[in-house]
Amino acid sequence: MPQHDAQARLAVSTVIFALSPETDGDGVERPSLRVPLVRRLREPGLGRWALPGGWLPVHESLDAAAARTLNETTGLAPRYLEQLYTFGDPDRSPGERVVSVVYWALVHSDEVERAVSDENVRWFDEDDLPDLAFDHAAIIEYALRRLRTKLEYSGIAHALLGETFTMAELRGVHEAVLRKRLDAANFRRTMEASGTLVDTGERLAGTRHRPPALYRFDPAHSPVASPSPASAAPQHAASVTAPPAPRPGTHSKDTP
Amino acid sequence: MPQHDAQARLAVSTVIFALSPETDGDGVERPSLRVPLVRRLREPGLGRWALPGGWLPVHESLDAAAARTLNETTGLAPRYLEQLYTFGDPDRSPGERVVSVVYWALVHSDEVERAVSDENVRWFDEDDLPDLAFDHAAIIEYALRRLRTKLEYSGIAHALLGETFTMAELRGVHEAVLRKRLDAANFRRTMEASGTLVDTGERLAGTRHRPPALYRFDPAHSPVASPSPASAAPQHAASVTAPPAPRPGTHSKDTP
DNA sequence: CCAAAAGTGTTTGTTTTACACCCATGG
DNA sequence: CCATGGGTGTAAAACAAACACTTTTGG
Repeated sequence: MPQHDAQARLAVSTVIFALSPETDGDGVERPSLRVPLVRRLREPGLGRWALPGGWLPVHESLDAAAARTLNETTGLAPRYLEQLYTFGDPDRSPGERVVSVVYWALVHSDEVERAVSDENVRWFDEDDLPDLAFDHAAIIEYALRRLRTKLEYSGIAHALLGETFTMAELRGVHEAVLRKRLDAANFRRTMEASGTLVDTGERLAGTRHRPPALYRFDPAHSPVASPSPASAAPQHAASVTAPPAPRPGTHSKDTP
Repeated sequence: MPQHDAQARLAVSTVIFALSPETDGDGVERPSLRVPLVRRLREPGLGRWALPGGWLPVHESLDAAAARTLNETTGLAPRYLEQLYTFGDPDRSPGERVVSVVYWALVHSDEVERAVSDENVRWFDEDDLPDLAFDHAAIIEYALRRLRTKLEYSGIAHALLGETFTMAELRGVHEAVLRKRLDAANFRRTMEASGTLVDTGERLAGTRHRPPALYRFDPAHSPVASPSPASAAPQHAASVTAPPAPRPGTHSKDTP
């Protein structure tokens, strides 16, 4: 198998979204979206923040590489993982041609406390991003667009919450992502009609008002409108086969 | 700039869609979708049909590489070109790890007659595809899904027609792609409301019935619902900066 | 009993769908 | 003058948005 002329190098990166921990214990505060970034430890772009990622190993699938680097960076398993776009402008990385297959992921807010965060890995608020290396600012902007668009026709919001959640919490996610207030009554009806929610029968106690019902996401009715029964190639999958184990090990890789 | 361990090779391929020439001179027959394929001239997959494409040159952008290989294969310039997905399963190509960035394109039926077609390049009907190399059958199926989905919320159908077209021709494209009959009256209204069509004032003579108006696509109002004014990274562009010149030269490259 | 959010009902306006019907042309 | 699609009108149904109102808890 001949290895011909000079080739571009292949990297895999992921835009990871999670909800900020509620500032108020009552869940009243509107949460906001956060993204973990790693500090670059070498040139080019030394010291600036970048998306977690790494070079693609020869024997690893793209999806697996995305899930792995995500786990190595944050210590989390993605609840949702989907390929976003492949960025390959010849000059997006100075010195060397790098093509990046970029994924986007949603992780549970439950587990975010468990997430890695040190000098070289930090979570940034969606609208308070630092100076970013390469074209990563544009990539995050694009991922945000995709998240917002997809939220409106697909029930992925639950992937940002825990196992069970109240209707208000789910609405809070939509409001935070879409950056607009939603009518509680109509939102409830829309969600109930979608068939993706199951009432657990339990309700959340300890509020200073009527206790809300707790729902669970129904994986059976998830992608809802998949036209073909035997689906085609890319499994724009929700729940991903989790990586080996949340082990915050060799994080902060350097890759455009 | 260190070139480390073994890497995957990067290819760019394109699923090209065009309409079959009308069998009836009156435009009554429903057209169907066709895809050009190239015969593989070497192993792996020798003799089988595959998507046009080639290895990514180090200094060429992904978009440019897609447009170029498209032109080299068919002799056409794409009217619409958009990145589809990146396929990179470790075993999708026997022997060597190949990652393919796949694009999809629409070309004018006007120019299809000008298209290359010989022993090693042939156009196949959407539902009469031959035995395909690698995972290309799944890729085409996925591209079809994308085309169908995108047609319903975006006015790209005109990219399959000529400069001017009648409302019935445009509807014919939609019907051919979506594989279902559409109400002529409602279709007309939806299209007129979209604001993407301009009445040329001329009408098509020579039919055995009332002469229909000829429309032109209005590039000003094309992508319509782009939320952000200064758009983010990937320009899911319509009309593409055409490659140098339609020169049917070195076609039929070999790439997964 | 009061505040505060959960949850239900109702009204109104818009969009989608189905289909009836007139119009203009070639034969 | 008739067959054939081009083009317009319209009523019913489905959907979306706005908002009033009742319910259930903690304090």
